[in-house]
Amino acid sequence: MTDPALSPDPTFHRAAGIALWRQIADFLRSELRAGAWPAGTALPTEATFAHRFGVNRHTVRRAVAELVAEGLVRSDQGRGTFALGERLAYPIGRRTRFSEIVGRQAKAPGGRLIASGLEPAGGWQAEALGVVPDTPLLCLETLGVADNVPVSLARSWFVAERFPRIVETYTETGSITAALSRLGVDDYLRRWTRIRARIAEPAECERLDLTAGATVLIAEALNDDADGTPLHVSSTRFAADRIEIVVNAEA
Amino acid sequence: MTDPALSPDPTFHRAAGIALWRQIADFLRSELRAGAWPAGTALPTEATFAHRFGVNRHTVRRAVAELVAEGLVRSDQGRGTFALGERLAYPIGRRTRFSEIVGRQAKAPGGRLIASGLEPAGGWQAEALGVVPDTPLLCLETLGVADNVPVSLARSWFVAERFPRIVETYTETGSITAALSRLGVDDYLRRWTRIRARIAEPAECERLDLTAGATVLIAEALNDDADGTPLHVSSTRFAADRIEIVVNAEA
DNA sequence: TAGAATTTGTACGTATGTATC
DNA sequence: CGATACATACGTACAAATTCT
Repeated sequence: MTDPALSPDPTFHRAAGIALWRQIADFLRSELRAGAWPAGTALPTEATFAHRFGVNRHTVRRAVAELVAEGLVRSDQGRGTFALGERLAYPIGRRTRFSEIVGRQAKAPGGRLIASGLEPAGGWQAEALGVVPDTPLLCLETLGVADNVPVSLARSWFVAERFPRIVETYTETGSITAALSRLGVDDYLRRWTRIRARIAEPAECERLDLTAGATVLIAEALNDDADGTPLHVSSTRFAADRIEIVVNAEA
Repeated sequence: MTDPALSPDPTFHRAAGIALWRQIADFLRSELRAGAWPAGTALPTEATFAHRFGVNRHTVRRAVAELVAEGLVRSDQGRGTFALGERLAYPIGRRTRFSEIVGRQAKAPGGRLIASGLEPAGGWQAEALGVVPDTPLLCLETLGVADNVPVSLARSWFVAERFPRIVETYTETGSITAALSRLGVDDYLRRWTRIRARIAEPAECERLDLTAGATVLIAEALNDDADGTPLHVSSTRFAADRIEIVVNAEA
């Protein structure tokens, strides 16, 4: 029943205007960095911490929520709270393709179609694709998986008139690159990528198997063909505690 | 005293296994997107929402915390909760420089030295700079400001032996580019950038004027000179609700 | 300028729900 | 099925920051 914390249990008081939960979060963060709980191992329970630190369980919960949000730990209802490890690299360049990317670091990368549909181009999609607003677009929502862990949730939009069979072709091939290739597009390049970050919405948490409060990196991108004609736009949400985006200079 | 919500107050019940606070967050998110509260305007108080929705104030707080984390609103103790607006673009390319960047969209960009010191190269800094671990590095911590709003908090590391006077020169010029230029480096290029995201730590919240629970985008980068010799590495934290990173392809 | 009112932040307590072991 | 552990939701009280009087 001894636990692997490196330091003796400290006591916390509301001193110097620092909230108790912050002091506790700071303490746990430094313990995690010092290796008190290696990746994958379980931290003591909330109740245990509450007792050892002499605070209410809610105060511990607030501190743990902070660490979840920082991507250091993950909480699973009914199981416990677990330390997380390093992130996978997701390189972005002119020739970014999901399948080739994660494939070098993880086994069994793959895409799964979650939903698809026809929707009118709105706002930035129309502008990026160079079509008038409300032009019919085919939208594919796909889940990227590496080593059986979901890492990305992407929405891709194509001009329906140009790629009327993109959904069926994606379903058959399981890859945007392969689908486009079969539809006569041998090569495409990424024109630009916009990267944002925010906390995951509930629907994203479910798909990406994230706990509430986790962060998503959002990459919106425009891809065009060799002639510079816009091909498709996409908005990909990554689990920020599993992925980092890498931008390499290309000579 | 009428408020500008577009929809009538809904009532929430713990149905279909969806937590009350999630339903409330979903509702407020859609109202925000529909323009119920334009950027800069105040939302009704927590107590008001609690009364109107027929729930406890803490339940409203949990929902609002979610929106804060998503970068949609910001809460200020003693003042209220305010809707946020669009993000500034921060382009990344071979020739990324802070001063030129924000300058095109916002007035009065500038850098301020917050701290500096000598520290041994550790881990990724040593690897990136191509020096042995524990090589003495000079570290500058700087705050990037646009329109009097802090947008970035950067740490830059230089090999101390090569740039012994980088701190003084930065203090005089207020810019890394200008300081390097005065030290004989006319040009430098960005070799790579790694982008992560997580919730801001307390110290970052204070510097970047963020509320607890806000998200930071973290860009770690290596810059080298025309010969390909590593010049300096940096780790920049951006307020994710004020900035988006843009990666443009360069022909 | 002092103080009251307002509004968000912290911390506690209690009870119950839900998922896992 | 029971025990464990995290999740939700209520209540209460006070602290801290801001704004109004």
